[in-house]
Amino acid sequence: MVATIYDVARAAGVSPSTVSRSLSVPDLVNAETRLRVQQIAAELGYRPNRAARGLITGRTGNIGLIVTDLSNPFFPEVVKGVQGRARESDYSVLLADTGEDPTVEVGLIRALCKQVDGIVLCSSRMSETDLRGVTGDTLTVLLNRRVSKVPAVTIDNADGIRQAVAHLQALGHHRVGYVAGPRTSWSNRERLRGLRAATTPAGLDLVEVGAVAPTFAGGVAAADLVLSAGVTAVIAYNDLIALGLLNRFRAKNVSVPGDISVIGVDDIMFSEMVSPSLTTLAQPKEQLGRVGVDLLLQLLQDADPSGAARRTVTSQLVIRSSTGTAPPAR
Amino acid sequence: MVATIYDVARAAGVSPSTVSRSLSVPDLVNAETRLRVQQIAAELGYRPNRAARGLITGRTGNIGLIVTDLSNPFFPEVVKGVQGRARESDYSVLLADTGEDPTVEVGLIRALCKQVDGIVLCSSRMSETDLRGVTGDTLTVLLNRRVSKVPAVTIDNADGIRQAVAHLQALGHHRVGYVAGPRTSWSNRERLRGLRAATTPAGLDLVEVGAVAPTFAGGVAAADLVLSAGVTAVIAYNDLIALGLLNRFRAKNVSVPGDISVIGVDDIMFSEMVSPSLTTLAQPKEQLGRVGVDLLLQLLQDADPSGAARRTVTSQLVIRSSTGTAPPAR
DNA sequence: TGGGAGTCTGCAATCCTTTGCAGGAGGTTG
DNA sequence: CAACCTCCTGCAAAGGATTGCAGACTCCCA
Repeated sequence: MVATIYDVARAAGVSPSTVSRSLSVPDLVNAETRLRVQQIAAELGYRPNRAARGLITGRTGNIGLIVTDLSNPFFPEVVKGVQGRARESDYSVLLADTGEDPTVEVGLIRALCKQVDGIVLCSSRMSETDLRGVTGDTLTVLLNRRVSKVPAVTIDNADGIRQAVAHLQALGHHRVGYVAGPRTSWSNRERLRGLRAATTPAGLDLVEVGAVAPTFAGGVAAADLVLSAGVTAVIAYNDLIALGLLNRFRAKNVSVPGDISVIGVDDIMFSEMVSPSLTTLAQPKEQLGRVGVDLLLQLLQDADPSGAARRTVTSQLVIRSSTGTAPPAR
Repeated sequence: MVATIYDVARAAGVSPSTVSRSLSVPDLVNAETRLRVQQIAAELGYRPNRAARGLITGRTGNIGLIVTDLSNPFFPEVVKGVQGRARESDYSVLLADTGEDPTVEVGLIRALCKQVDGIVLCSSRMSETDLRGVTGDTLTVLLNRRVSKVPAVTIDNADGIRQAVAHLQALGHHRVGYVAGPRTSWSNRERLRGLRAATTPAGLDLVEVGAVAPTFAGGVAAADLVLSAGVTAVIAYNDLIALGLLNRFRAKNVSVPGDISVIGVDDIMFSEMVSPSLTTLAQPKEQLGRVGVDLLLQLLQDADPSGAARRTVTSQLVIRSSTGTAPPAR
């Protein structure tokens, strides 16, 4: 059997309380005693039983992480960030994947919330009502989404989009397309908003191309729509879609960036592996996860932060080979 | 406060024991009583406290999942499988990523083992000694690795490699290269072994190209070595490396498959997105995860299975555009 | 010398479930 | 009618850690 606090107590000739205190509130016990206890605990390989501790403290030492789709290379990076930061503070991460389905998302949260101290919810696709329901129950930090009164860390979409549009404008483009992602995605709405804010004053035309799945196949499907929209540049909701566009353009012998420039969002690993390599708005994926946990842990300490806490991280345009000067008007 | 078993008991006019039994061993209680209890429990939104239950049963309801590197698209798929199967049986998944470092792997396992009922260890890079140390402590299922006396699910590498070699042979190749992955990888050793077993009797020459990191950069780095090895076809440890090769070949104007054929292993999403699309040995990634959990759960039931349990899943060659007939000898 | 402050330590209750054991009710059998 | 069995339910004891409270001891000062 594994060593308990009683075993350590017996071996050290003290009471269990003293052992407990030596390990979790060291200041309260005499230095000499504490040292002896700690050493014996180490010798016996004592590790506190989390269940027992959790029973009394009400803390589990776990945080829940819910992502929409692990197959999208964006999310594993966020997971890494979350996981790394959590471990630094001795928290464990319970991971769940919703497969882009808001219904399972609700179910997963319900299932998870009893076993965690808080939840990090990444790119949630839930309705605001549902969201508010669960955030009332359990301390939740939103990633890539903003809802009033709920703690969140978001990426400065407006600023990123501005960089992208400025780049295109500098290259002489006048009419740019936007391939929209899921309507339920907050980021999608924000990017669209940023796009309008950036194009209108600059006198650029903006053409929105119907919502598609945020996947490679979605991009392939959107490619022909983009071509028929008569744009010289296109910004995709994410890199996966952009990669789909690139693939289909090549198949149709549409030159990139000769005939059309393409910009993605995320900067997933593969964006620099394809050819032409993809110009993209790099999102600080791992940082997003880290900051999310940071915020969560902080909120876990200060009982109530008197209102929602907010963090913002910034993205940066990475210019590669999929963007170039606008083709001369025919 | 959240409802406990006592609240339900009081509301239903029975003892806590009856409530507990109504929910977890329904057969032991009168149908009528059971129904009433269950209904009231539902009304009160009662959810058993896992910590309390775990304290007495010794079970946590969690399983630990340790992967080497989430950034490699192979692993998220495995994670999905594990996660999906676990949830079906009402288990949660604690995820950790080692970053290909055996040292942190040991640490993570130590940290995790107290909080889980069992561990799924995917593509472990630990030494056999270390491995044996941890598997003694905690029920562990290995994925992509085999060590005597330890439950494991593996992919039939020999068979897969045979398919790949047969394909190359049919295309007229006589001298094939193998870009090796991490020396600490069991899969790497197995693939090399399978390669020797498949090439020798067929009279093919096999050239091993030094071990590289199982990443895109690793592949880029290996490309020139491959070219200088004078082979007409190359099999890479995994798709990431193969993609690296492809990238570097293109940069050097080496035609694929005109000058050299390339085969990867894994069939990650991007293998069909590049051009030429990659011929690859498709691994049943998600299934690997599912079967791993299956096995773990089963072992968790039957106290001791009187020896190590084994499962094998099979891979299949997917032929795309990166392989073709061997170039005529010069 | 007495009293107060300060420092440690131990007792015992508590967190919430599960489960072995025993007992009550009702029915069956010899 | 007694003995016994079955079926269901409740009592009470874990399980391992944390923590409020109180006691013991030392030390200092008046």
